[in-house]
This record gives sequence, C-alpha cells and structure tokens, in this order.
Amino acid sequence: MTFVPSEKNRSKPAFDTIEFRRAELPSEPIVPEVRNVAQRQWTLSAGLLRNPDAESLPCLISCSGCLAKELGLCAGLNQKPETESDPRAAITLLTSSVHTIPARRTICHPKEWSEFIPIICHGWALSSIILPDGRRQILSFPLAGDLVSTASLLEPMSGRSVEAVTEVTYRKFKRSDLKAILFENPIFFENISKAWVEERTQSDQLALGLGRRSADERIARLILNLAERLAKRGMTNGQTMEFPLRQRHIADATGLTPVHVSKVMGEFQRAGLIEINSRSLTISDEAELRRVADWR
Amino acid sequence: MTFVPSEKNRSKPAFDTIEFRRAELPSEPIVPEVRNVAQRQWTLSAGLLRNPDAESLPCLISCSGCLAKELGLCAGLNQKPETESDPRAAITLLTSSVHTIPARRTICHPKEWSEFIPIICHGWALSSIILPDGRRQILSFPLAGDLVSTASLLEPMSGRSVEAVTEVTYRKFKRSDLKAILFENPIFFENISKAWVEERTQSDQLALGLGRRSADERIARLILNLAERLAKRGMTNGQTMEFPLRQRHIADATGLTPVHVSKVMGEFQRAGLIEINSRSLTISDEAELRRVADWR
DNA sequence: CGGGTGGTTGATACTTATCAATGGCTGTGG
DNA sequence: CCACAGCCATTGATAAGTATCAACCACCCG
Repeated sequence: MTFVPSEKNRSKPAFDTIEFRRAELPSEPIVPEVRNVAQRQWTLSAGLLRNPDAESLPCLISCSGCLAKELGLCAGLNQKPETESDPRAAITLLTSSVHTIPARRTICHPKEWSEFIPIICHGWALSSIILPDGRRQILSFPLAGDLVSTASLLEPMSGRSVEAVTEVTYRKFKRSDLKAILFENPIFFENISKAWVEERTQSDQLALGLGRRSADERIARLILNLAERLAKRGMTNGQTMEFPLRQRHIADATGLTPVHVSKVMGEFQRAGLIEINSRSLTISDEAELRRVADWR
Repeated sequence: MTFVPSEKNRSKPAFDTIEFRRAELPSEPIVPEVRNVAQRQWTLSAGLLRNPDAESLPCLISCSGCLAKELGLCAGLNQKPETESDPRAAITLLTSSVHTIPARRTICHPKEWSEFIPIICHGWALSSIILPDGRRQILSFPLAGDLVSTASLLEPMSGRSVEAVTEVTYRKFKRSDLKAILFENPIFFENISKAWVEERTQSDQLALGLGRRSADERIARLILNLAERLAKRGMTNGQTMEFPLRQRHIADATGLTPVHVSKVMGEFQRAGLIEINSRSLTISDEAELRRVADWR
C-alpha cells in the first residue's frame, strides 16, 4: 500500500489547463479592464435596463435581491434617480467602482489581499479552491446580486479563487467604508446575517451532496439549483435558460470528472429530462429531474 | 437507466441505526438531564479543573479559546472568582445554564426552533445533516469551546442535527440576551466575525476534501485536524489522545462507509502511521501521515 | 449469560475515473 | 478564404476506488 492514490494526478496534470492554473497563481492580480457601465447605452424595457451587448437571449440586469442594494449601499444599475433631487441620487453611500472583465479571466486570487468587496452585477462567476496539484473544487457560481462570499465582507483574504465564466460586470466596494457604515448602524447586521445564514445553508448542502449523493443526484441538483436562482433573477424563459457552463465547470462543482459529467448529461438528454443546444438549457421533464435529484 | 442509484439505500436502511434516526426526527426534543456542573466535585490541578469522572486519561476542562469567554460573556468553568468582590464574579453577563447529557443523546434537532445558543464546554459533539433515507453527513465535531455553528448565533434554527459523541457538557445562552448585548457593543462583532471566517474556511476545506480528495487523504486529514484541535485545548498527551469516535462517525464525516474506513484505518495501523487501543489514538509517524494527508 | 454494538475480513458488485480516439467548433494567422 | 491549433464534447474499453453483502469475533453492559 502506497497511500498515494492520486500520484498520477500529481506527476501528470489531470486536465490540460493545470499548467495555466499553476502559472496563474503566483502572478499579480490582473488589472481589470475598466468600462464604466454608466457610459454604456442602455434601453429601458419593462422597468429593467436591457444590456445592448447581449446578443442571443435578452439578458436583463436586475439588482433585486442584491445585498448591497438591500443594505441601501448601492442604488443599483436599474434605479436611476428620476431627478437631481431624487433621494436615490444620494443612496450610493459607498465609494464603489464598476468593472467588466471578459470570460475566463480571474477576478480575485486566493492569496490576494484585497481591500475591496466584489459584488457581481452581471454575468456568471465561479468561486473555487485549487490545490497545488491542480485539483479544483468549485464552491459556488455567484450570479448577479451575489457576494462571492459573506466572509469577504470582513476579511481581506478569501482564500478562494474567483473567476469569470461569462463576461462579468462587478462592483467593488471599499471594505473600510462598509465596515465604518456597519459599525455606525448595527441594524445592518440583520441584513448581513441573513445572507450569512443563507450561505451557511448552501455550504452545508454542498458538503452533504459531495459526501453522500450519487453523481446523478449531484448533477441534477446543480441544474435545478441554478434554474431556481436564475428564475429568481428573471433570467429564465419558461424552462429555458442560458447555460454558459462547460462540462469542466460542472465536474469541478460536483466533484466528478468531465468525462463522467458528459456521460450523465448524455443520459439525461436521451431520457428526455433536459435539452441542451448552443449554450442554452431547457428542463423538459422537471418532475422527473426533481425525482432524480431527490429534491426537497 | 433508472436514475435511482441509491434505491437500495432507500428501500433498506444502509445502517442499523437508521430506524432509530428516523424515529428520532419528528419526536420532541429530549429534555436534557440537568446536572449542574457547579454541584460536582472538582479538584484544582495545575490551574485547571480536573473532572473526577474521567477515568483513563485525565481530561482537562479548558475554556481558553471559547468564543463566549473571549466575548466576556462567560467566566468559564475554570475561572472561579477569587472572592465575592472579584470582578470575574460579574463577568457572566448572560443568563445561561449548564447541562450534561450522556453519549449518543441528541442535543438539538434540525427542525428545532431554539431560543438558546449552545456552546460545548466538555466532551465531543457532532453536527450533521441527515437525509430522510438515512444518509448522513457530519459537518463538524464541536469540542470544548466551540459553537455548534456561528449561524446559530443569530438564527433560531440551524437545520442541523447536533448530538453527543461522548458525555457532553454544554452551556446554553439565550439568543435574545446575546443579541441585545451585541447590538449595544458592536465591537463584539469583530470577535464573532473571526469565528465566522474561521468556520467558512473549515467548510470550504470540507467541501474540497469531500469533492476532490481520496479516502486515504480524507481520513488522514480528519485525524490530523482533530489532533491539532485537541492539542490546542491541551487534550493531547504527546502524540496520544483520547479518541471516542466510532468508525461510523469517521465514515459519516468523510463521506465513506464504515467498512471502508475500517480497511483504511487498518492499513494505517499496519503501516505504522497510527496506533489505536481502547479509545485512544497515537500518531506514530506524523511526517508520513501528513504526507498521506497532503497536509498544508 | 445474552443481546446489541462495533470492528474486521473476504468476495463481489457497482460507480466513477482514466485512457485513448474521434469529430465539431472557434478563433487566428497566412 | 483556408489551414490549423486549441478546446470541448462524446464514446468505448479498461482500471481503480469504494460500496455492498455476509460472516465472524470481541466486547461491553445489562
């Protein structure tokens, strides 16, 4: 017995992007390409701003449910003051800046000591831990309105790696500003604690899934979970949604290999549970998918 | 393809205690047998109180590192006021009660709506999620000084099941009292946020382990992790420590089966990494165990 | 004693990983 | 515009890791 079950992993990268990941780690944070959202052209549509860059499915920007907005710290992208005297003009209490980065770019390095708290405004991100040998566990897919982690509110280093899945727009708040406001208005802790408890529940469920659920269950649950979160943001069209995740993402989120994910998703499609084409996913048989997922 | 990979699990309990677990869930919380610690006979030894009930290894009670003590909310078991006028007599700001329950008893039910925050004072507890079909994932083993979950500080329902591994002594604080003090003294949030970030790190590592590590790694890491935490509490004797966990506990913490845990631990012992006898564990070859664990 | 719990072991089955080959797609440079 | 290189998804063959099943023994503890 050697006790080195993953030696192969270590001597030889399991995935072809490992070298990239390794090289990426010690490098300096990439300076995000700054394109202030306010400078873009937006069209008002049904009370929501529509992103003119979105090509296929119209992708709506919604800040509803965003922690920063609930805390009154951010006026949101879709809440322009009606007039100069509109109180919402003063709502943005914190210094913050909006950034947009292309897909696959790193937003935050695990060892990066950042004085900013990023909140996703648009696009799909992922938050993960990466081992030196290249194994990666994705912990969450932050969508619009999500903090990467509530821990980032208070600690400058998350220990996590955050990267963009699609093009991502995010807003950076200065932590010291937020803390100052928080300690002056402890009532804000109620809001934060809500997010905190929510995150705790999610992470408990993640551990339960990784430790005790089968591959089918994990994948089905990931799909349903994402569908639910997208629906809450108005990012679904019936049972159809944009689905930019690569099978590698699903694999790293469920603790499986990309090959096995391909096989399971193939079975799901052949069984008529889901349909996938051109980066969009449709849940065709939700009841059965829920049953497979052992949902709720 | 049936998509019911765990049907066997469901139709027939995988473990013999499942029926017990099932029956236990909907029942009313068991009223803990109250034995006030103050009524026991304690002997002062090296500045720490020694539990007279402990038979084999002397088990020291230490509140150092306990969140409640750091917050100044609890004077601790080993810090009796010297005199009536000793300021420590007034330290216990919160109404709290001490309870002792025997091993294997449930401390808190997942759906229980409790107005109390339990903190472990003595013994080993476990915090887990249990699925209706009996599968269980242990999320942590709270030891002396540990909150079950920082989420319990603010929310009345943890969603977790907490039970005693050994006989457990714990202290219950009233949440409303704690909240009142917290909001009057926001500086306490600094302490709490520290615990929170710590917990977040632990839970990230748990997910990483369950998703991406082999059985050997997971078990070795669990042992090292516990050894480190016990050492911090002065509960080790060199490389030897009390180890009350059953293999079922290790299995449910690592996402494996008890049988496989037995095989791996057998290998570890035959390879001279650890020794186990009569509920105590010795790490014989720490360097090698760390290597197997892919530690740090 | 006797029954329940817990640990060990071997045989076997199942789930998932690994390896390898293929083809589609996309972006890039000549 | 085409050729080409990467990346991605798919598929089949095979291997490894872990689970399941069953039997047995060793304890405790009542």
